[in-house]
Amino acid sequence: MIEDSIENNTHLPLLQFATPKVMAASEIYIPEGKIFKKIFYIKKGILRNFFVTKSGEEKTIFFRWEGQIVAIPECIFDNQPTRQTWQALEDCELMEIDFDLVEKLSENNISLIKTRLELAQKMLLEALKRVESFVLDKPEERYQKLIREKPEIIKRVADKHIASFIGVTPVSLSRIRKRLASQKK
Amino acid sequence: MIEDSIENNTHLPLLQFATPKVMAASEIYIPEGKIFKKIFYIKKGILRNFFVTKSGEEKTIFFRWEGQIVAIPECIFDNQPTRQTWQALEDCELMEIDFDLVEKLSENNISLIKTRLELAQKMLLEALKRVESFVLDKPEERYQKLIREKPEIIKRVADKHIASFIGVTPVSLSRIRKRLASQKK
DNA sequence: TAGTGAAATTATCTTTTGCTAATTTTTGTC
DNA sequence: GACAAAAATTAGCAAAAGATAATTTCACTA
Repeated sequence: MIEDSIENNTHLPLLQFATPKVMAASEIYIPEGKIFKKIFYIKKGILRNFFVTKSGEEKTIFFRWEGQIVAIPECIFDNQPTRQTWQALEDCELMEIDFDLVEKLSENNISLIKTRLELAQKMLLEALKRVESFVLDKPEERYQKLIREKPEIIKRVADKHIASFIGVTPVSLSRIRKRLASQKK
Repeated sequence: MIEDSIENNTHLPLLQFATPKVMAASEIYIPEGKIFKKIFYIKKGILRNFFVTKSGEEKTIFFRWEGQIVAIPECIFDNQPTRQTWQALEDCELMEIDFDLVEKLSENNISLIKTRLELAQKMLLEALKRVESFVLDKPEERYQKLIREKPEIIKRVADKHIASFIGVTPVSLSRIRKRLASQKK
């Protein structure tokens, strides 16, 4: 666990140090500018993180859902304030773990470090796949892949968030959907 | 070191187990389909990795240059054959290290695992920044950021490779360059 | 230095996206 | 179930990107 997220069960021993946290849908969990030195496990619900552009638009970068571990990389790795906002998209149940504690426990616990390494690697693979898709695929293909690979998740999330996730405007995603629907006929 | 790349000097002890490898510009280093279970340190030169699309186009995903450690994530993490090709863009000097050896040395060496974790984290930050830029910026802005942040590197690489790195065609990059040049006047 | 092949630019045309605003649909709440 | 607010769709137009091909520039080598 720890790096940023990704399903993984080998971290469960850490949960004994966790504090439960409940959030209602649409609540802001972590505001921009905070140095958030906790990691959290999502027991239930979906969250998104987004940037606010100069013109005030919210651009969603990631979704995280039940079973995943999340950390804010810039806070955890670099002790920097986050430039992103985290928001619950559904009622959520989280388990928070203080990251300084994780660091301390990792000090001489090789299996914990290995678990962290594994998670970092998984997250890296995920991020690289995403980069790949931006280079290789058109927005339309990215949307189709998303439908294919994460159907349950995208059903639970508003299209406008999906749109920025694949790098287009909501209007453009709507046109993509229309094109795809007409092609099927 | 180990996960995929990124400048880092704490790995240097591992270099005692490394084998030198020299390559001429344009040589293919790692062909698609290979399970490449080595990591390598770049002493000199630049390499790129690319995918070949169904229509035969080469799409460059990454550049790696002197001072960086590289590994093929799908080979190292998942023991899968790589879908990418690695090619030297300049005459290169590499130092190769067998990954099974790294695994063995890591077994009970907490500082080596920590080094691997650090590198994985750095690479993750890099990949996430890239994702961010695809979501937040237009191709033109990605190109400008690249010029700003990696001027020495992009001077050494052909524009057509830069183009796919930022997610556009070479023709489109050429138009972007023209637009930017005319705006400066 | 002349010649060759690759890379970059330009041109033309089509497709897609962005932007803005209007309209329709959906969602949530009283 | 009615109403209000948000989300999604649609429309119209401008800007940017893709595809293809022709032309110019650049780089390497004989």
